[in-house]
Amino acid sequence: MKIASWNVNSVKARLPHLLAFLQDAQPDVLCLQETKCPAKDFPVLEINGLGYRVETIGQRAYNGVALLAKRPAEELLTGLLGNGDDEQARYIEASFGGVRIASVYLPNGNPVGTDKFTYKLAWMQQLIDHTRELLGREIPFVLAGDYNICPTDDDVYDPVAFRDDALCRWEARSRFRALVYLGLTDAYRIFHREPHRYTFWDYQAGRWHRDEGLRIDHLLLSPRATDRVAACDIDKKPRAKERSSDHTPIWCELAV
DNA sequence: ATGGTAGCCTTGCTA
Repeated sequence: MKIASWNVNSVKARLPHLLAFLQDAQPDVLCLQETKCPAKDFPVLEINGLGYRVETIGQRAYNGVALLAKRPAEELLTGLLGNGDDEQARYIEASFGGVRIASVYLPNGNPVGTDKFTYKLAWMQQLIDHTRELLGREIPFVLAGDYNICPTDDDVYDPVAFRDDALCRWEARSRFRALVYLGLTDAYRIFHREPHRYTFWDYQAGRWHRDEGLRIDHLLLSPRATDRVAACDIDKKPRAKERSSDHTPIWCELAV
């Protein structure tokens, strides 16, 4: 079972690239973030045409998450509060053939020292609380998405410049570790130990061409998913295209 | 050298 995650930075602007990725990579489930699109406006027909169903929550201009899958979603959950009442569209979760999969869009949190950073930390605490409940079910699950966290300095092209950025601040890293230390595994780091491997490159200042990026998109696996993971990698091809997202997909393969 | 780009459908905000 192949599970991929991609912050597309507008599903409408990225539709051709999204359709190409589905056709080329053939994930069983694709988790999207930053769709920037209300559910009623989501380009469902084009995606259905490739054999994928869509579950999504969205809002105009900002945020938005989706699950695209070849099989029907079961036991759909929208929002971390469990009733779809979150003020921002950042979390959607469902089961696919016995594996529970979430698309996570964690708040960016910049600038530090504002209510945006406070909101990020509070949101992370909600994710920790929810993950504790999921772990109690003892099922395989994958929390996939844009965490807006560089876990260590190895995940940043310029750790000094980013030391006080919300993506690297110790308060955010500390809560990310608290999440992982509940018993999750960073799938990418099972298979790749080398530093300076990225999933995001800023549009500005030639960051992509200089390979100056950040590793902020992560697949966090439950113990029973970790037992089954056979591969994980970052697919840099979509980021190299014209009019690309500033993020590129990350994927993993779970043995069925 | 305190810049630069992209998306939204704004007159700036978010990233």
